[in-house]
Amino acid sequence: MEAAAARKRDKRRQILDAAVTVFADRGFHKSRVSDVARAAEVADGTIYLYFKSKDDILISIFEEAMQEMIDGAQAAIAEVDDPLERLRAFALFHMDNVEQERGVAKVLQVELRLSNTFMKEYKPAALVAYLNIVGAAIADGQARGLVRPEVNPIIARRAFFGALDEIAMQWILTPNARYGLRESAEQIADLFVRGLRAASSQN
Amino acid sequence: MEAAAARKRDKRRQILDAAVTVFADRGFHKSRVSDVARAAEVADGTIYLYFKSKDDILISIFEEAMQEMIDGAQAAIAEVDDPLERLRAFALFHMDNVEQERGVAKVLQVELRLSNTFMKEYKPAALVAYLNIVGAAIADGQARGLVRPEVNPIIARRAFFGALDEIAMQWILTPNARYGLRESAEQIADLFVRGLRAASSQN
Amino acid sequence: MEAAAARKRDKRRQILDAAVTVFADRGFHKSRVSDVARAAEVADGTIYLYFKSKDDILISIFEEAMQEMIDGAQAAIAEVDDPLERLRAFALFHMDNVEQERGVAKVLQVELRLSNTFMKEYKPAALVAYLNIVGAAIADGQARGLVRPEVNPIIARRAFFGALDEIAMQWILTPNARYGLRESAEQIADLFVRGLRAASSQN
Amino acid sequence: MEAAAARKRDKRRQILDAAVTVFADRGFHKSRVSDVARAAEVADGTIYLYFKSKDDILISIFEEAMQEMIDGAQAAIAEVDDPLERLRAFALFHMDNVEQERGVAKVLQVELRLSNTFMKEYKPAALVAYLNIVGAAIADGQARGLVRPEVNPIIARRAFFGALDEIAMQWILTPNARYGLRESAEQIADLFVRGLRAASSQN
DNA sequence: AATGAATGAGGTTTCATTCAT
DNA sequence: GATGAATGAAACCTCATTCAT
Repeated sequence: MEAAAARKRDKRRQILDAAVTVFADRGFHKSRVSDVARAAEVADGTIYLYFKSKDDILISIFEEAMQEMIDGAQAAIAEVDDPLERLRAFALFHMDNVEQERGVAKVLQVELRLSNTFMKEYKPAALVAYLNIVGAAIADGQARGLVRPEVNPIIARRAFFGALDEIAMQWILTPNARYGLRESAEQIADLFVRGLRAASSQN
Repeated sequence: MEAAAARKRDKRRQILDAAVTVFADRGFHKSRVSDVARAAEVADGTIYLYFKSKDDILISIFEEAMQEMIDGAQAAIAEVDDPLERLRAFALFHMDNVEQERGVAKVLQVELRLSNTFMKEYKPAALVAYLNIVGAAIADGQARGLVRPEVNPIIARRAFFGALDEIAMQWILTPNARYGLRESAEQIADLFVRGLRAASSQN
Repeated sequence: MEAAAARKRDKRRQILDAAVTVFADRGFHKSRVSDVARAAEVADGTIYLYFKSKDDILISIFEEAMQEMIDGAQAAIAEVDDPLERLRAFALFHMDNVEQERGVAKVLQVELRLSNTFMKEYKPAALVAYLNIVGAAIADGQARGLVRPEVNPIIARRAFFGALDEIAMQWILTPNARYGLRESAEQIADLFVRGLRAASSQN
Repeated sequence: MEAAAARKRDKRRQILDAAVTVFADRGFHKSRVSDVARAAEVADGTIYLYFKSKDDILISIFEEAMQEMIDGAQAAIAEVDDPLERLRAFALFHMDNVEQERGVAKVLQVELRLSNTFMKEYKPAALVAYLNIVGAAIADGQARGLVRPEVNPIIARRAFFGALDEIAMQWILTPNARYGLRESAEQIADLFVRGLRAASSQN
């Protein structure tokens, strides 16, 4: 039955969307499963037909969001040839995504970390894949002589992500920030592009 | 009574030290107040003679640690004249501190964020003071013409902190990291020093 | 429709047989209706076309099993003239039945009692009928002067059943009992035959 | 502190007594921990200062009751020389105990069995000790030539207990039984004494 | 008749906090 | 000041049962 599968996907999405709203609003820990159920307009028990546990909802939000972000980031940098300009494109994509999916971003950045179980035991392979888009650009830049050879891409990619993430978290937590996310993305991109660039490649 | 006040400070410290160990070990949420009490060798109720609540212990750890870090960072950069080299000194100090006070660092970086109550309602003024050491150096650099004038110090200081923080968190969560914290500090300092420097100031 | 009625009986039996297996395996309380449904290869809802509730399945197992046991016991003693020897025949039949229908016996003896609702509210008339086979033999023995007149058949029949039942339960719960059920049946029969017999009837 | 230990024992007993009443009344499964707490006039959480779990309460009732029964039964038969008369003393003691501690008896006989976990995994060593009082008397009788040598004491002791237990359960479940427990005890004792006695020992 | 997705009530246990001693 | 026994609120998840298809 085609329709049954579609209905099943719909209900799963219904619950996930409701969960994002509820978790972003009250925080994961303070949200009760029944809050999510009410927001999704299903019975409490229905949640458990689609998810193994409350934690599983959070993990599912993370995995789906990360997959979208990985796909989106890859698309965003696909047509940019200069490796360093790819970092700028990545930064702008990341911040746009945070701005447009504020609820999801909030859950990812604020609520997800609450579970150190999650951060520790469930190794977020997807996060590494996301980081690796940055790392690959840096390594590519080194191969082309555009990036200083002494840069450690493993460190640099995480530093870049950390810079973006910290700014994003601040923006999420503070309703009225003094600076826009796009401006921040540009500033961070500038800092890293200049910081990574090999002296010989400067004009 | 001088002695009584000293004794009181001692017990308070006893509890705080025990709490750092316990929270770093099991995580804040999974730690029970009675765990802290046992580790501090006091009765459960005694905790409440020194702290308003379990959260208050966490906040106190944060505030005391931040004050030490602020003092330490200021001392570390005090004799460095070049504003950009102050960033390097700050980065090295920060990472050394994380390495030496791993327990405290873990509580601050991993456990503190779990309480979005904390991050939202209790505005961490101390964190801003810490960040401001970086911001002041950047602003100073701009005043001296060493840092590009278009850099927004508010953004840059947080980006710098985010980069350090992300690396530090990674190091805390993974026992066997592939790179040392000092190396990371140097790399991040290099990136930001080069990224911030005004073209005219290059030699 | 003859065939429809037969099919209906078949499915009912299918479900009952599956329920005996499942209940004997996991216990009544730990068994889910969906477990029974899966074992019977029907949908969950189908169960409720044949049984009012989960309890009703248990009661039905009991009633059908008791009816078979009543019929079997009556057949087993039918050709035994001596009332006291009928007790021996009854004991042997009972234990053989337990041995051959271990699953059913387990459900009856172990799982049935878990519901004091059952034991209290639903008066098991069938059990009384089964007990009465014993009681009738004792009363007959008294009428013929073979059994002591001061024996209260109501008490004696239940004592006899209790003795058999306790041994059977032990055997069911312990996979490797030190004595066989037939040996136990003989021993219990001996005890009661001698215990009931009127002094004047001894040779 | 002597008083503290005494108070602790008192509260434990308070809870156990309340639990017996509640479990006997509503059954173990239908009883909520909060029902027991209310009956014991303590808070729900207090229960868990004295017992590991709801099951642990049941097990504790069993163990304490069995210990009392073992002690009581041993005292009851202590001064009876004739092994067979010890069985009568045992039967009378058992039934008197059931009658006087109806609540406890009900919990033991009806509610305990609901947990086949209990009957299976937690091997009731105490029950065996209780049964062994009967078994020892029978074996003693055989040694003295008073009991038929072909009797298997392991089977006979359990048969004797089963007979008593079945009658007791019936009496517990039916408020208005047609026969008294003492009468039943006498009848069962008569049956077994005569059933066990060696022919040569009859006078 | 048969299905199986959806329902929603229900209860044990933990643990931060209090307060009589 | 110090104790620690007592409190009691709070929520996840299971599973018997229903009913639209």
